[in-house]
Amino acid sequence: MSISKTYQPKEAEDKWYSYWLTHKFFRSVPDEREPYTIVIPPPNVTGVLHMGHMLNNTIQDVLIRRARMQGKNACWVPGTDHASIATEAKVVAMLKEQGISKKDLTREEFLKYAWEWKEKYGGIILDQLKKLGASCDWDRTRFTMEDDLSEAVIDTFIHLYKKGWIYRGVRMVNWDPQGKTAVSDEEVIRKEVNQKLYYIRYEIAGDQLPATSDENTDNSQLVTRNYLIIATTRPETIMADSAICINPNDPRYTHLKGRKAMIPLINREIPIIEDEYVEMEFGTGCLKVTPAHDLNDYQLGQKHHLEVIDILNDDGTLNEKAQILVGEDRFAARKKIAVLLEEAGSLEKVEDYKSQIGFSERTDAVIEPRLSMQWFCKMGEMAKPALGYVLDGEVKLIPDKFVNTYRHWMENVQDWCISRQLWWGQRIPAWYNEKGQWVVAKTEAEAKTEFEKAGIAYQSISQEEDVVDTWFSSWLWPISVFDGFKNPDGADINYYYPTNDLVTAPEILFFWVARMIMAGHEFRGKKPFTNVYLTGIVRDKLGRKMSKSLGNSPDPLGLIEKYGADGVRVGILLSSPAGNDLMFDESYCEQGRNFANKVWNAFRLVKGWSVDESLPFVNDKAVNWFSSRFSEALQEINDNFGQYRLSEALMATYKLVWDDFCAWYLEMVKPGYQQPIDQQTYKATVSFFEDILKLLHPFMPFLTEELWHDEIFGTRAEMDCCIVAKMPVFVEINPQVLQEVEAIKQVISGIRNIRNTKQISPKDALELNIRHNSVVDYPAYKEMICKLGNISEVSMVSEQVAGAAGFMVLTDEFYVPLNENIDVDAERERLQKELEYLHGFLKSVNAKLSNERFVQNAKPEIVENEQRKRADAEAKIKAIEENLNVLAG
RNA sequence: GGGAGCAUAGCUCAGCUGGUUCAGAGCAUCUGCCUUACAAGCAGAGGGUCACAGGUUCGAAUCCUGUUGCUCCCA
Repeated sequence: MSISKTYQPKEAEDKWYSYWLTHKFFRSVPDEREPYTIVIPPPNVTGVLHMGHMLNNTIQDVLIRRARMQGKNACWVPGTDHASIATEAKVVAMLKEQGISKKDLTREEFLKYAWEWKEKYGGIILDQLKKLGASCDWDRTRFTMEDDLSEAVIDTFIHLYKKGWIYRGVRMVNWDPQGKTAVSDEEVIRKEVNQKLYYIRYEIAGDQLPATSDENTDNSQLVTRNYLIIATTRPETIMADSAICINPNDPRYTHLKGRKAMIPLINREIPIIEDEYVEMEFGTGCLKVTPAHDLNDYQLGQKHHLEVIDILNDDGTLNEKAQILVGEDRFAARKKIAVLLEEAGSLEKVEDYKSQIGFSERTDAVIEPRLSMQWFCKMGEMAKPALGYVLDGEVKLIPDKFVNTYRHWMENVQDWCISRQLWWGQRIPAWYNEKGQWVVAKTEAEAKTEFEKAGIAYQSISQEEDVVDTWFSSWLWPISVFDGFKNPDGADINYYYPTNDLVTAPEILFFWVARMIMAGHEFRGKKPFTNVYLTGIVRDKLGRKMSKSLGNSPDPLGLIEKYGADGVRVGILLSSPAGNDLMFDESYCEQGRNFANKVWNAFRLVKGWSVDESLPFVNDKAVNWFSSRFSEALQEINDNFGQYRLSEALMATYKLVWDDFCAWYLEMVKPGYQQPIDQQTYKATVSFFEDILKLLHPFMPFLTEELWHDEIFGTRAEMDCCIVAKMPVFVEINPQVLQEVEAIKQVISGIRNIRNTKQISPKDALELNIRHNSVVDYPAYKEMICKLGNISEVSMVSEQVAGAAGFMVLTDEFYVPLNENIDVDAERERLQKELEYLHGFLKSVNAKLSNERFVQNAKPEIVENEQRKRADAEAKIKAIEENLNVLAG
């Protein structure tokens, strides 16, 4: 292997990814091993890799690689979803560029273009995942609109319809006038927007009101005799008004009760109704009621049996029912009607106003509440068991704070509007006769039979034009990717289902995760997965969500290019506790790259060693220590993984490698320049290194695989790869050696600190005197201390040493005699300070111990601990006082 | 308006059922070092009334109440 001074990721990444692929290491087929399964949250076929995907898929890859190395049959199923609205929009845009309008195409022609588009661009995001190192079983790649999965969707629809859980009805839906389709509540993004509040005069119809002397003179502006004023953000909808509503308790408007008002410009008469729903404080206290174009107004309209006047077309332009401004877009109409009202003298004033507006997640168009005939799926029955799985802990949400949110949603769940007015998607299996009567059936032939069974006459029948919501495919994903519908007792579904972990974003907890649990229960009688790991949102370091429009999202492939896939993986994981948003900054990737380089260089060091078999084994202490330390860290890492604390597992690994292995262990055993090393140390070190590569592999697959195949580990068989190496297992740790080396490390730090403060070069050897009171066997570590501290001579003493720089570790005293005279005053001051601190410390400990209630109430081990603290502090005080005496002497 | 959550070092975060593994980690900062594995580095150091105010307790970052500020979800 060529050993460059720094790690060069590019070559290793391409080389090993294709090696893994050709040797089928990602492939999983059912066998006798324990399965470990993850289904990918299928990215949208129109998508390109963004930072959220990077985070999400890095986590999945870490989990799946670790499971694989634990000997499980690890299966990560990749795929994409067909994203009906987004894809259809893309295809429409592409056709437009070619001068083709969707209107001029038949459904079949359009779908042909759509499939072509999918074949061409739909795989991009999956290829990008490969760059990240994702070890998906690519042979299992699925797509939500492929034949088998589509059939499952249709069968599901029919199944639920037969159960009475799917119905058709008029509802106020979220209409996307750009996509020309209904979207679900979950696909509406609310944003605060600056708007205008228009104050509009409506004449009161009929006789002039009696001229009374006003009791409410302060309100006289509003309670003018022959008109009332409403405040609205949507003046273009006044033509759709059905009523004016006032609060019956509003003293300002008692005179309006039972009267009628005239809509300005079109002079249509509408009733003035009363309802406590109207907030007296808001606007003028008079509310225009527009049932066709506002959800609340719709409900109010139902209550008061008001007329529904729909003045909008499906593209958001005004229709003939508006009478004026017909054909204008709703926003253009808003501007124009303001002018018309002004001219007519009906516009009282205009104010700035902020409010929440819904936008389509897919097209970013302003959502229009609209009444239409849609298909709905009842949620009540399915929500109950789905809630149970989570409350019982059978499905775990990580972090568990999401359980509350989940419960709240499931207890207040609304029926699911599943129809979409699109072509790209699974067409709803409903059939109509020429009278608009309908049946649900899989095929035309079956539909005819259904009609006949129902005794409904038909001449010709036609299928419903709408398709189902994409999520109506995705909720089946954990079952359908294993062909659980086509082959309910198949080997795959029986082996892999329920899956183990699902990694996804909290934003889709309800409309995807919850519904998968519903589907899992309904169709398999089992949960779809055990753990749901909810990642945070990737934000920039200013805390803003990463978005295309802000341009604050780094290009993930550019990052991989710059820092290496391993560096980026480490970078993104370092700061991503589950469920917390992560403030991403490139510097994390830099840290990741630096870490990769550290491992690389540690390897260069070991690789450069030559072995001399005649040398004695002198590093037994170091080897024993690291062996124990490794096991100790392993335990911690396993524990972190067990709790899905991936960033902490990574940090523990990072510190084990960088601090314990590189900074301490390698320095302990490293021979002098161009000196050989003894055989035993070498073997132990190479073996440690191999264990470290295994531990690192899930986080840094490429670097570790690259090093794994170096000749220092001996010759490897073709299939002997780090990706399938067995994870190290815990071995007995030796607490004594761990404790002693901890003390030795402090001694060495003490020596280095003296060098630093006294400006002594690391090259100048020093002497060390130890006056020892603790149980640490310092003489046994003489070699180690000399090597790491550049100490020429260690001697044990029984008295304080005058004229030396000193420090304490535990209760032991260390003296470094210096040639130059030490600054007695400074030294005394330092000791005085420490003494002061210790006295204060002792005082607080004594206060506790002399408190009867403490001794009585506290647990015995805590009291013991306090007693030990007292003994330690007393010993230290004694030593420092002796030292001060020596200084004085 | 309803619900949930957060506030600890300059930044990002750990601190489980109150008690030296209680004030921690990584990064950043500062001071020395090009010490032949690594300057993408080495050695050392300095940073915090644990948002604020009360309370419970022998003892509170940790439990309770209130205040302030922020975030998210739902309407």
